[in-house]
Amino acid sequence: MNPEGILLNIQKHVSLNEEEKAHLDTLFAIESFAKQHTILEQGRLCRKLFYVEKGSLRAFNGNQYGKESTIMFAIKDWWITDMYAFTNQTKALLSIETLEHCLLRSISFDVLEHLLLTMPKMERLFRILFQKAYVREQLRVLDNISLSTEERYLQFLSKYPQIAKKVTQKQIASYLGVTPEFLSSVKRK
Amino acid sequence: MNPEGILLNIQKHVSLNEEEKAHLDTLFAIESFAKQHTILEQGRLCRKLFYVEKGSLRAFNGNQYGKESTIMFAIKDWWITDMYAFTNQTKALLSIETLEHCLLRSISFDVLEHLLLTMPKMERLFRILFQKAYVREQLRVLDNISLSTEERYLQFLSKYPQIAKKVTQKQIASYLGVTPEFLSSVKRK
DNA sequence: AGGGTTTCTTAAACTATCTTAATCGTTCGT
DNA sequence: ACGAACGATTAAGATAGTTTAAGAAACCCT
Repeated sequence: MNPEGILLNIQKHVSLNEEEKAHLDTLFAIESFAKQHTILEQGRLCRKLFYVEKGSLRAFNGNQYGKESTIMFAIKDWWITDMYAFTNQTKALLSIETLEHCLLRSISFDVLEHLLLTMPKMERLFRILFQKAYVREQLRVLDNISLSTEERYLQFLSKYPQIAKKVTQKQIASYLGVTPEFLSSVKRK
Repeated sequence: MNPEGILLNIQKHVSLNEEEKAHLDTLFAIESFAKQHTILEQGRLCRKLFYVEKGSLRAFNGNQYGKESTIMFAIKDWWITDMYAFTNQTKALLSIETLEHCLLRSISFDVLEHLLLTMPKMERLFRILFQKAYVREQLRVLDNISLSTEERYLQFLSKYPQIAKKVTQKQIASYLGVTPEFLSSVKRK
């Protein structure tokens, strides 16, 4: 068992005994993907929730004209899926692609549902994770409706410096909701 | 016990026996507020989570120039607080005001923490609620970064028709992140 | 290392949105 | 019922952001 990975991270929120650790370790499959691989494609059923042990990914929505909007990036120790489609087990609104070689742990919807019903500690874990995720998204909404593009760009850099190092300007622009050309002109100043 | 209120709503997500219902009923205080009352003021400590039994509210952030950005509205059966400040027990980023006379149920941070630790069903309840809230905010972020003001306005009307009836244009504009003047010109078309 | 591909930058013309200010209608307190 | 405050609308001029296009720079791939 890798003491640097998912189990250690889970224990930041709930305590686990050896038996529980062993059990959880069997439930999260190990998956390895090459750079630029699409692990979820918009329109397909979203069956899995992923935890990032290594690498980085991007979740985005593409509209009918080919414009992409980046909903989130994920790096080491983040969870990622199309949570809307995963929760409702419907067609994905998002595509998720690896930005580099990735080592992920995955759990299917059914296995997770069963785990939540049988292990209260996991309800607690995900309650905490979703609570934090909700707060994070709400703060992002506030940024989106109250700040200028320049302010949002600087906020992104200071909030996620590790991500900023790994992704392109174009991807940052699509996360901020502006064109790459305009982001470039904002930076020029 | 009011069978139309919070207990009935909780039971949409988890089952409760009579004893549990009675217990929960004692934990959520009943609070009544007049129209236009500020139940949380930006900068103050955020101590309570509220459930709306009756009435409607608005949570917003005001910047140093007096510009307000509406983060959320809440009507019957919604939960509301400044979740960032509540979670971290720090100064509120948001103010919350009643838009009409309100009947609320409230629970303090400490009582809720204890409840979550002692009643696994409540961890499950809030896991489900936060998961839905996360998805909702993420979809709003997607709207914000990918849609035009007109599209976001129409989306708001169709998604929250009950809210649209109760709030002013100015408040809708501050929820969409545009000026009331511009929203007015968008509608004119 | 070279050729093709993608990203980044710049600029000009165009569109979306804001600011300010004036007018009008509605609400609220006394 | 009255005037004062507030909300909604309109319009003109200013700023923010997009589109298109082109060249320069960085990144692959073999």
